[in-house]
Amino acid sequence: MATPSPSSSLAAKEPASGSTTYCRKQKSLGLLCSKYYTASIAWKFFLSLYNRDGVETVGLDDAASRLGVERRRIYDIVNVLESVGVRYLPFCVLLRKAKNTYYWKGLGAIPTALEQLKEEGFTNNDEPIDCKPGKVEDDEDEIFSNSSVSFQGKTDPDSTHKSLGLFKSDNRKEKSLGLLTKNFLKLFICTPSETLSLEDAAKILLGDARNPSLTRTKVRRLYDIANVLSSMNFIEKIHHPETRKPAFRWLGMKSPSQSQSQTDSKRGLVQEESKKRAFGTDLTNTSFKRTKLVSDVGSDHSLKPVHSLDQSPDQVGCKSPTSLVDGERKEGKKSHDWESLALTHRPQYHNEALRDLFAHYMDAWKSWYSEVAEMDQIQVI
DNA sequence: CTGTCCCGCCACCCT
DNA sequence: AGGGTGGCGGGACAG
Repeated sequence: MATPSPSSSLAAKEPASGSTTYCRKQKSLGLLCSKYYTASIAWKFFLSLYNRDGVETVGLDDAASRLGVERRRIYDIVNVLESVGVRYLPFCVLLRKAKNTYYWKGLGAIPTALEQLKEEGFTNNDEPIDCKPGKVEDDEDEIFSNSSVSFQGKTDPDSTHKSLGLFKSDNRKEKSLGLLTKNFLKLFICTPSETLSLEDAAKILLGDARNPSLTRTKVRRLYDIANVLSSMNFIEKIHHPETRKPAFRWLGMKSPSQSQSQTDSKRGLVQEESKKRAFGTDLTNTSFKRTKLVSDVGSDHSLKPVHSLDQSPDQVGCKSPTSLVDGERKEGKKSHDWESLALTHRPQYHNEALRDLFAHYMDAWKSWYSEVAEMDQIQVI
């Protein structure tokens, strides 16, 4: 498999030196920066590392060390990716091979998997398309309801929960991030509502809209999932024009150029420009309190970007990878000259690790973009 | 105050 | 029994 160069690997996160009790203020700037590369974006580097020709397996320890995140975070990524798709051949993205090891099957199975999920949602029939060879899970045993009542635009969480035949969540296994991902996808695929707030989604998925504590926990998990799905272009963050409440809108497997061409203004939807802890922005916009706290202790200037600490990347014409790619996507430019784009907009990080990181991020996007474009062509045919 | 999500404890599961 | 998995919720931080 393609092996990233050592310099491209993120430094493995280390515990606070000489301290048994956790204290963020004692973290070095370097450690703090690496912290920002955790769960919400780790999957992107995961893709950049593994979504390549010739990659057949994924080792959890290997992934954790290369991404510079804890093993625990890799489980989250794996669980979501494993469920975006069907956990048996050939409709899977990731398939457990053995302890610590997964088969990497690629993103090509996603359209089929979504179709099947849609079918399940409408028929409440979770019988897999093909559950014979390679089947490793028994999801069909976990069907919450076999009611044949199809979704009819209900907004009541309980009835929506039942009508979609969502997987029940009674025991540990059934509360998995994977099943939650599937059910979350179902909500978008099988209901008329194009947008959905995570709180509403949590209530529906819980089937119990009256427990604030459970809902809050479920919302936390949905954030984990939504981060992955939105970055994969399945959904996008928006704000409701009236309530300003955050929500997510389903994009499906649209190509980058298609995803934004829809009439946002007609719908009155306000697309969210993610500013929080986003790759590139958080790293370079070091005006955050967290960073200031640390820089007070003793800043490592080699990690600073060229621009002012109090300026966001965009303010100084230094687009984050996210805003760069999103911007191009919004303009519907399908034929990217990635190399020139990268040269033109590349942030001028002083820190070599950050440059490498950016390069990896661009690679991941190239790969993902071309894959989506290919699938589009296939669908057109 | 709400929204977001980092973080790691620890229960459960599998070998 | 011991290590791998991953549910879970406290709490930090941004807006």
